[in-house]
Amino acid sequence: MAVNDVECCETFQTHEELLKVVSEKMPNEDKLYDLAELFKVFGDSTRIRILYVLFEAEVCVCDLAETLSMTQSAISHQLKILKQSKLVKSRREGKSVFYSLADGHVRTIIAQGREHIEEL
Amino acid sequence: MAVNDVECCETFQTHEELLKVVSEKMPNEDKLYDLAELFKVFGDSTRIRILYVLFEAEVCVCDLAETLSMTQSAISHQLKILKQSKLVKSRREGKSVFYSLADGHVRTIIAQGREHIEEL
DNA sequence: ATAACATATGAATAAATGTTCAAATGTTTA
DNA sequence: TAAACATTTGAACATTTATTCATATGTTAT
Repeated sequence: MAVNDVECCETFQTHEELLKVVSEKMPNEDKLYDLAELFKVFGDSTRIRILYVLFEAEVCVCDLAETLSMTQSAISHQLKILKQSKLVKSRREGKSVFYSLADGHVRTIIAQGREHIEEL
Repeated sequence: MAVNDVECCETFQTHEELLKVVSEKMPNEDKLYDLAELFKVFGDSTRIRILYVLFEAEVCVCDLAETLSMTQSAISHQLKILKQSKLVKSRREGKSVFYSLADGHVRTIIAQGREHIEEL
């Protein structure tokens, strides 16, 4: 049994190799945190509904509020989160602010999620 | 101004059309909830780290605990969540329980997430 | 400048979530 | 059967989070 091996589950397996491969491919702590933060953004049905609206059109905050039957404040708070994670972008036009999707990953990620839950 | 149009942002736009298209393409409430629940699972760095280990090998609970330097109870709780959402599957072999990825969506979804955060 | 509209923000509250600890369950070996 | 090992589970605690309410900021028209 090699020096770095660890007793575990009585299997006395060589963990050296696993630990090495995992530590090579595992993103660093900051990146893992960012990744989790990104998926947290998708982990709320209000934000997903907002994204589904933006799949169809560029809309202003009060249109979103009306379409989703929620207060303008609640929508605005969620849009801020979506914007911080670069999933949506905004553009001011007079008194209104129009929001739209920032890039294509949004569609891909949600599509993969749907595929997964529909396969069950 | 058509009957169903709504005053919003003083734009007096035809919301009929948007509402119609959105309601056609928006998943129903249950599916939206499931979708959000799925992404919530990805929204925790401990679970993402578990998935990264499972990218490399089928491992037992105490291997995971050791590799990630966490208690086996914490790992077990998270594995339960991953299993409930069908992202991982398990197999008992003697006293140990081995976990592995359940399907390919896990890799795709995480890959898309990484692409997104690395593009910024 | 003032009023009206659209959006953003901060504080507060209620609900959800991850980890720890202790104890229970399931499996193998003596 | 009893003891040892691997995993699961439930309750408790601290932290995070989504919405609401009130208010502030920014823009346009009078």
